[in-house]
Amino acid sequence: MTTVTQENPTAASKPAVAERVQRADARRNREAVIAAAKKLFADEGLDAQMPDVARAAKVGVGTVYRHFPTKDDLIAALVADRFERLAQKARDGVEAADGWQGLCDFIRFAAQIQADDRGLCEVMGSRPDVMDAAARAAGLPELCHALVTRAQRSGQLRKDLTWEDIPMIACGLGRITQTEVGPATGRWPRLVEIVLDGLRAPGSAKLPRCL
Amino acid sequence: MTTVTQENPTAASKPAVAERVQRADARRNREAVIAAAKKLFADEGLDAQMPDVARAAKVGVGTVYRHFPTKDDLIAALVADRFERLAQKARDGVEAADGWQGLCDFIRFAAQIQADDRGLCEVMGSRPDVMDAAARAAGLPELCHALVTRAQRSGQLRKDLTWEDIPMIACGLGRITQTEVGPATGRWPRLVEIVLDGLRAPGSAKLPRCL
DNA sequence: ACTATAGCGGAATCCAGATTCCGTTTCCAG
DNA sequence: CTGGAAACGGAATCTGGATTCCGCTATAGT
Repeated sequence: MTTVTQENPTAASKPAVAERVQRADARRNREAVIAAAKKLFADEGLDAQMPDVARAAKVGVGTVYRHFPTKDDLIAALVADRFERLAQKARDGVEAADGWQGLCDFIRFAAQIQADDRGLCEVMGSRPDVMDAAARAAGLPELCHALVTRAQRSGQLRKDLTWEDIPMIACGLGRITQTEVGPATGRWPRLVEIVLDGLRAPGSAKLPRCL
Repeated sequence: MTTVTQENPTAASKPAVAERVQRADARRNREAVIAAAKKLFADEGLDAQMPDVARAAKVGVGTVYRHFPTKDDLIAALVADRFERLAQKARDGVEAADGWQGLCDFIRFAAQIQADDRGLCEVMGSRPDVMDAAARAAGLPELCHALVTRAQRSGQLRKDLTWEDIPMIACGLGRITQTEVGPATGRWPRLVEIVLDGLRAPGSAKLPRCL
């Protein structure tokens, strides 16, 4: 959670635990900014402009900056949110009755979530650091590991796949969801299914060793 | 018309029509710029800076701009070159003894060429227009069509694949070659093979209809 | 209701890069 | 060997955006 303002506003107001009680309008504005940013970045990608975010939130630029010191901070907050959603889906998958289905659904979801958010997609593609941090924070590595293990145990996932392949696949799929090149437009769901087919056991090709 | 400066290269050198015969040093510099740009954009991606290109080419910024009025023009020239190479590979594939292998090799090549050139990769990912134009100019649509048809005739490629899926796949694969996210780093060749496996006939999943 | 402040708005500032301009240098036809 | 056009170099300019600043306004404790 990218900090908000600081601590001890008026310091020891008076009761006792009355820590960081944000002023009502401040909290309201912060929400407005997040909501506006979420939409703008999803629609226009990472180079949506701060002044536009402010306008969309019916707020002054200064306000945006008081809540998020930097454009990157704002983006990070948004990304964290998306990854949380992603992690939730992963948890669902791990608990699914059918391990293979759980994995498939997760992968489809990862593609879809990127198809719906150009900003997220761009972060995935060009900000390894941000993305990596967010993924780790959401506990995705462990979750992916669990998904893979279960799917393999069910016998439907090729044995030579490792959990590290999952984030890689998710990234790769994210790209095409945004690709609007003439003939390729709108057919990303097909690639998703092709990949899933390629993941089925036993896998006719031997995956190249790695690392 | 992002055209370059072409026309009548050496054509009609001396007699009457001696149109625009470029001065020797001019031609030399142009080559230097192209070479420098090729390397810089490949290494640093699309936001390599023009002044740096100039420096790398041992030339002044002005010179770069005389040859390429715009950064975009320079990029377009570079992209055209790469697509030419790609088209060549596609032709090889069409003539390969084994249709399936021809297709596989082409796809592997497409991934590799992007792995080696960050700039190209970024164009693929964020400049549909530029890329589309270049692809069309290189005759890739037809070539992809031929590749798919031959591979299917050989019986090894799933029947529900269409040529439009090829550029899409190439784009998708391009992305991961650049992804340096912790766990996913350096394992892109694995995704390539997974996809190829997914392309094998008969394809257990039914690809979603499209358009 | 009153005042000390947290918060606000948004014009002004800063910056990084692309692109322009023009005096100087180099090529080459005569 | 010369003159003039073609090319050069690179400092100066322009531009689009992020970020800062500061006087003003609304909130909340008394």
